[in-house]
Amino acid sequence: MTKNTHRSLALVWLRNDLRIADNPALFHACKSGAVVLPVYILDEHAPHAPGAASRWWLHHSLKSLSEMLAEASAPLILRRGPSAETLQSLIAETGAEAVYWNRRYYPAHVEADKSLKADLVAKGVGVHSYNGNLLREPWDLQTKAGGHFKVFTPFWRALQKAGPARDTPAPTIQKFKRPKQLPDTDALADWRLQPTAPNWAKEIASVWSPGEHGAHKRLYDFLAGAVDHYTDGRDRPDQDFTSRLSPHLAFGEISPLTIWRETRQRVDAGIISPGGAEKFLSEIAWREFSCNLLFHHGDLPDAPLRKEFADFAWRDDTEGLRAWQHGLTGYPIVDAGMRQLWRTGWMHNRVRMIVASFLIKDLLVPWQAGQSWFWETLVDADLANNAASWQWVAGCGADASPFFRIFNPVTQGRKFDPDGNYVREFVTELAALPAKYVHAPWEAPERALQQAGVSLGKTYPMPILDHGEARRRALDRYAKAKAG
DNA sequence: TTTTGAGTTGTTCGA
DNA sequence: GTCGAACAACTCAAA
Repeated sequence: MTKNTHRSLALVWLRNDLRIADNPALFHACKSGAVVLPVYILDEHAPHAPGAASRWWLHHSLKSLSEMLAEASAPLILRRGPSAETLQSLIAETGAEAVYWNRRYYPAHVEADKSLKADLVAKGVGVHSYNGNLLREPWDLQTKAGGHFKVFTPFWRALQKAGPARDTPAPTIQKFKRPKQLPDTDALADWRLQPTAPNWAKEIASVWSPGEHGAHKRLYDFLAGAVDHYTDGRDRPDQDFTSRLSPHLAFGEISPLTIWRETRQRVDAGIISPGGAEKFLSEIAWREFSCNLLFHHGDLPDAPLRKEFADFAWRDDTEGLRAWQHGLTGYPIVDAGMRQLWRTGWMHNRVRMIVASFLIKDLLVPWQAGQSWFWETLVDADLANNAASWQWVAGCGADASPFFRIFNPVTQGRKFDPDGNYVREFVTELAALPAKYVHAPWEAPERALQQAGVSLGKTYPMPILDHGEARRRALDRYAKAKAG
């Protein structure tokens, strides 16, 4: 193609920031006066490329983004291949004079972006990067001693005190200057991000609306009601008091600054109560905290932060892992969670802790195996959150739950799903069982089981292990690990 | 430098 | 049924 000679051309390299609103890279590229060309590059062979559920989401998010850009008369160029090389060749093709992006924080990404920037600058291409994805970047908040925070509460206090790095969101561009000639773009369908045979994403599609509009609707709906019940309600998987913004945040369809401001504005206006709102924002801060940890510990997804766990005697239990993955452990709350994940691409936070505790401490399977499964099946899979959270449950992370804190799946079920409705929704075999027995069907009298059409070991598994014994075994191994 | 207080989300046991 | 202690000390952050 011929180069855009009249006006300089700027590429905006979109990554985990698939939005138009409050997108500093996109805004500043437009503001520079250049003709702007947004581009997304799918690098399927990069480490930590999106898992299956994320690929489904990505498809719809890109579709939504390209429609929104089209409304503002901007294209979205899609390319597939190794990120840096693909971007470089697009620059060569188009004669772009500048590239804009929002920064990433995983050390491998930081390095990649840094070396790409050096290459481009050496060729005379301008590179402009921004903070679009965090309230405060990892180097922005420090302890008084100058280090990074390793405990959440002081981090959260520092973040509250400092506030977001930017006062106002980047303005949304309503009308783009369209390049006279466009470079080739892949067809989204050719990327085959969606499952076909079988199409396992039907239920996922029925509960989620990927894209910027869906993200804002989630936020507004949440702030219009559930947020006032968030402090306690967030622990109830049978109810709907969480924001469900996680996948939207993972793909950058909404910025944390937007969430922060919209929430705070409603508190200041007296529309919502400060209690639930602060608790909600503290969860947004956990996302930042995890991102900080990953920035400072590039091996967070691979190796335990606390070194006494390096030689922990994990079990190699293929069968146990399989039962866990498929929701066939015989512990209803665990199975419900794993099936919710499989069916909807998401799991309630309380249940994530329960299933993770079960895999790590009852089955003694390494936390990395759980991390991998979540990476593949979660629509909100995020490298930092996933790694930090699995390490947190395992007791080997920063500010982690102590290892001896081992969730009892029956106690947790009865406490947080008191009527058993969450279990019944996802473990349909137990749908007719009374609340009294639904979290521990093996305790039910034979008559009750018969009436509910449950035959343990046939229609629903017997527990694959005894929690009491498993707990003692875990504590014993932990004691040995510590003794070194 | 040393001291001090604090640290997301639990469970079990025995008095 | 309820309550405190044990689980395990350790690391972090600030004064």
